[in-house]
Amino acid sequence: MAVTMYDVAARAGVSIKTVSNVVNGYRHIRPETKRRVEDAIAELGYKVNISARNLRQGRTGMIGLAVPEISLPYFAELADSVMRAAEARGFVVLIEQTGAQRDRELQVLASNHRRLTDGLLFSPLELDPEETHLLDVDYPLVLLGERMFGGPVDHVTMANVEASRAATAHLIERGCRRVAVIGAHPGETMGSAFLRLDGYRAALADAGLPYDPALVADAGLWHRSTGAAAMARLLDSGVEIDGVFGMNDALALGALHVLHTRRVAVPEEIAVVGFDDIDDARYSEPQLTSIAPGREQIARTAVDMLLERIAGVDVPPRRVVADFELVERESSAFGADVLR
Amino acid sequence: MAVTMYDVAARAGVSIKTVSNVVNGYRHIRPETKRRVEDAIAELGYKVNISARNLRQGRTGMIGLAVPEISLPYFAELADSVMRAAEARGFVVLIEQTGAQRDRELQVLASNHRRLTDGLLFSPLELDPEETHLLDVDYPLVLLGERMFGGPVDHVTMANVEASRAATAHLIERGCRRVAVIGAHPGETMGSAFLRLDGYRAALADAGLPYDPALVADAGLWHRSTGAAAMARLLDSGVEIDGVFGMNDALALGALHVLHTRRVAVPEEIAVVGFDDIDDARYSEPQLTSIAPGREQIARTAVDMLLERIAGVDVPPRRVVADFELVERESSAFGADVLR
DNA sequence: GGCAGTCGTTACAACGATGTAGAGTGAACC
DNA sequence: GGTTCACTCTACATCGTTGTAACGACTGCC
Repeated sequence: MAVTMYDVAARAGVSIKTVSNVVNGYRHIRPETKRRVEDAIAELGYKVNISARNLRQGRTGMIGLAVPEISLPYFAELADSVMRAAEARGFVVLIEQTGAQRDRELQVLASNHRRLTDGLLFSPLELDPEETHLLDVDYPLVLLGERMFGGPVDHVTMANVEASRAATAHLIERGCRRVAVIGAHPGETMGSAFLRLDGYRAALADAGLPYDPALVADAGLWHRSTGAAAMARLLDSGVEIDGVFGMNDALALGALHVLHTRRVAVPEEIAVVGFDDIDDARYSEPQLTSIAPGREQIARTAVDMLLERIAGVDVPPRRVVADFELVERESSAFGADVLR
Repeated sequence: MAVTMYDVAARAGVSIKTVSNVVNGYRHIRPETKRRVEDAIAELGYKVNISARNLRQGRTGMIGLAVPEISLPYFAELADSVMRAAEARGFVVLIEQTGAQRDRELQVLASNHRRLTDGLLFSPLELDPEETHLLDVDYPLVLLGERMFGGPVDHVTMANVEASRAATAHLIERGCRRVAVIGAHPGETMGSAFLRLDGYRAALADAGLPYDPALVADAGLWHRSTGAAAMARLLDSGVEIDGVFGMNDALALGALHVLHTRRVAVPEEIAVVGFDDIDDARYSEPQLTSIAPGREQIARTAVDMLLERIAGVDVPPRRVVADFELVERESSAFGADVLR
């Protein structure tokens, strides 16, 4: 059937180990021998059997990336960054979706695919922050995102609290006094929702503004639709609002949609800030001010950490917080410079 | 190091082949034996070594999916659908990005990863329609998208011409007489851009309307930004326009953005229709009328075809055209029902 | 000229699973 | 009562590669 090293070796008149050596770039080979082997490889169209190599080496050259949903823009862009970073280091990425379902997250951790990958980048949404024992696995693991940061594993995270604080402070500096926030997960004491709410409250406190629960809108899934629904609820409640902090861009874009529909001027009547700086933020109407959470840096750092673990580096669990940046656009601009 | 079948066999007091039989659900095993093996597996935490199984069986249980860019919404949603379809059939998907670069597309076809997957779903953008010989590969291959449909392989495609015709006809029915189209690739004689332009022209002809090249806007990459730029060019050109057909939703959404900025009423002054029905189409302002191209059906069909090829089905190349649907929303509605 | 060290190559075992062939039971059949 | 058959299990070879050990040839050095 398929061409193997034996075929190449026979054709080139050398041993299979020499073929292997050529394929793997072993130094000490006579140029003449190398040429003969390479010719034979080309003539026969030989390709290394990766399964055999994997078995022999005990590695697969693949890493897993488990995210809630690949079609959520943030995770699509994260996956993109991770794939590029991994590829640059000679690794392939196997993407898995958890659908933000607890049982699927558990499955991902224990699945057979773990024997197929050398390690896992895992962005959990539903696992309980206290279940850190679940993360005590026998393969290299690096966490992404905000949950369970007390766990026994490496963790790459964004500066949720600080960035939310900066986003909220930005609105306050622009003159907002009644800043609503969309995306809260009531009852949680960890995770992005909790942390971003924390940053929001900190900014209010910094400015000496009161915290008003009526300005906090829940949203389980962080989609445009839930953001739109939350914004509608806020408006219908009659509470006074002059600024909105969306815990992610999808929520904020959903909110923008409702504000537009209801003929509320943005940013004049209500200014809006999002979080994630997805590509769409540049193309909304008005363009959305957002927090760029350092996605490239997160991807690179996480891949590097994972590959270090795979290589056997044995140091205590590390935690990296990526740099963020507030990207100011129209949705929070004030005055004559609002529209070009 | 890792637990192998030998360890399990020793513990259960059976041969490794019996362990293998239990793991693989072989029928003729005494319940007592089966229990002992399963207990041993549980106690030792044994997991099958997939690399070894792959080597022995000559299959990997993985299929490749090569798309231009995972962060383009259409492809993110397609990847989602493909992963679900594959998973339901016991396969894992390995995603690769070509970045819509010709050399990367060639690479994907010849890459070592092909020995890692049992087959490939390939959505080419840049390969020349005449280079069908490039697709004469020695592994199962199913094409997605519109290019190279004369090739020697299975192909799953959307009804580009018919759907574009329907989209354009929809605008004409709504009263448009000067329908612009955004996304053309001048010089091409195949591919989505060519086909969708074809459908556009067919609809004009059906309605007895003239084809005016001044209404055709080129856009290499189908992004929001290029759609916005093309719309701006159309408006600046001074040509009369009362309808816009965006060859995909990103282009149409970019166009909407510009129309909004320029204070052009949609749909009253210019009606807009997109193509792909991505999630965002529901959340734009106004909501975007679009063509739903049958993504789920495409994913399911393509995966099924590929798995058939992998299983060895030997029939002539097949071509499947998915069903489409026009989803009417605000951007092409007329009259009092425009806004809720 | 002898010794050490490098170079180029080879033979062989090993990675961990599964396919094949067949051995040993016991039940069913004529 | 012997033959057949189904059942249960085992021994062994095998998938295609790479790591290890080792061998002969050559170089450089004293």
